[in-house]
Amino acid sequence: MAGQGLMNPYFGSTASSLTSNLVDQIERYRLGITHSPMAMQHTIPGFHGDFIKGPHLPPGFPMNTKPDPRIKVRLENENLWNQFDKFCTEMIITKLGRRMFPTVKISITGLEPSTKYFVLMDIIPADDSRYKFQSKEWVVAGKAEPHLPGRLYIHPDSPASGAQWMRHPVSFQKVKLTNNNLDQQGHIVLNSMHKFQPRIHIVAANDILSLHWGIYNSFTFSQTQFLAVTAYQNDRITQLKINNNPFAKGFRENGQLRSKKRAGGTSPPACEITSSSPEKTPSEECCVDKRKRPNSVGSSHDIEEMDDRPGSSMSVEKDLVDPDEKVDIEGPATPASFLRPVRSSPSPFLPSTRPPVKSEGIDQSAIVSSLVPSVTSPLPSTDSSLKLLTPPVTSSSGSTGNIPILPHDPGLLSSHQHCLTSYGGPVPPNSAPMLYPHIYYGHIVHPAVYLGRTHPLPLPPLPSPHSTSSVLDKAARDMYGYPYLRHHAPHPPSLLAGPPRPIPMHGYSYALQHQVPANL
DNA sequence: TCGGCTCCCACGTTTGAAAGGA
DNA sequence: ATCCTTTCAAACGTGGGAGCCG
Repeated sequence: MAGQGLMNPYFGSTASSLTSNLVDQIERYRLGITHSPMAMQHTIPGFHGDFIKGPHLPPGFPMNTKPDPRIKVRLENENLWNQFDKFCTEMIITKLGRRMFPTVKISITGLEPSTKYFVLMDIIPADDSRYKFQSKEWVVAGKAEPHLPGRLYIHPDSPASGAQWMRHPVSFQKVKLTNNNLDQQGHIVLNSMHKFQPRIHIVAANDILSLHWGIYNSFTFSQTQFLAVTAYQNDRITQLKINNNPFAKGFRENGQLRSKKRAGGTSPPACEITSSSPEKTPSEECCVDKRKRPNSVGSSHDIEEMDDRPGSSMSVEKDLVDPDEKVDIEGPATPASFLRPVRSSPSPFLPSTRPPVKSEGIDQSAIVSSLVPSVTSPLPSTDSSLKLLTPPVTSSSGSTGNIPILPHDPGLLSSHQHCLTSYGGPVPPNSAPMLYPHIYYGHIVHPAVYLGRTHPLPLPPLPSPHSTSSVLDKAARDMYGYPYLRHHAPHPPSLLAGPPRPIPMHGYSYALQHQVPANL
């Protein structure tokens, strides 16, 4: 086992201090110190991810900030999802975290082969309601509980080149769902008896820090909506899970002997919903020789067939050609490799290189620790490689300070303002409108709107280098609120006027992945 | 009383280490 | 000495059921 210092801070098994520092850095940028990524919504009405040009992309928006319309995403196990969706999919959430089944498994096309991408997933509320299972069906039982700030699950193989992402289907089977608000494992926190919608984001970014000014190509698949439950309500869903999830094999025909034993022979009948053309289950797909491991001879072929089995991940690491690519994929990347500049030619969809930022003197540990409690120590000032990749330091007045509060590119600024004004009214001059941009349905909105205030927050004065902490504290309060829970925001009128898409967006936090990627 | 939640159980799957063979 | 295969056990993931709690 490599020492802690060699573990990839996001994909390794431990949360090292460097991990914390990275998360700290990320949170700083996310909190509005630099502008947020633009997110464009790709709705998936059918088979393929369909790019839809949002009305929120103003004319004159800089070319390199547009999502890449060539990127397509296909839901690989769509048939399985459809089977579940027919009966309203339920996902168990537990205190310690439970995997999703079915898992979100996608194939991606249209990426730049040599460009590095992050593939991310988050789960957002599908609507504003709480549900109950009554008379064998789900009915609305009231208004939704407040949703905690979401967590962004970074696929453990990120970042990888476009060629690698496109080589194999990408599976999010390691994602775990929990109802534990205090979860420190990086699992996605959901409310029970609420409906949720997973989303996939593809971001061209060389490193984790670049994520925050990368362009988010976002995709949703309507059939992947599910209800979070602590115990299955619908027997049909239970049977589908048992029949299709290899881990639940013990509850199939043979395994039900146990149920008979326990229940005195009153075992339920075998699956009554088996599809007429049931999708090949993962266990069936790999039943030839389950003991054959991916690193055995002929593994690349096996992996492809076994990719849907539990425990396997995207298998791009198995047939790498370019040794340089191997660094980022095959082993747990070292922090140095994680942060180092990448030699590959810049993509037209990658943002321009940005000058370094000085982050000394910003005490944000309290802010970050509310999201990632393991964050404790400040970034080592000797880490010059990190500085190379940090975002610009630019204030609205054009002076350089400790905190970049406005986009470096004037074109970006006007675009962001355009987005903001469409919700919160005109941005007063001499204000800091870009301090806390957020994404909402693929729009960037002012946090005042996000937090449900009818008017924008009283805008803070332009932060000076001396008022750094207070501004950041305010950003954290505005974003997450103290106490932690707060009521949901009503949807902005401009959103309600559009096509129905009742998916409230929330601020991101970042999930620390404690699991080592499979097959490593 | 009841719905929701947590904990524990038995069972199947996955995974990595060790042993053995080519 | 190296590589590959096989074996084995621990860890992990699963749904069910009992019991607790508000």
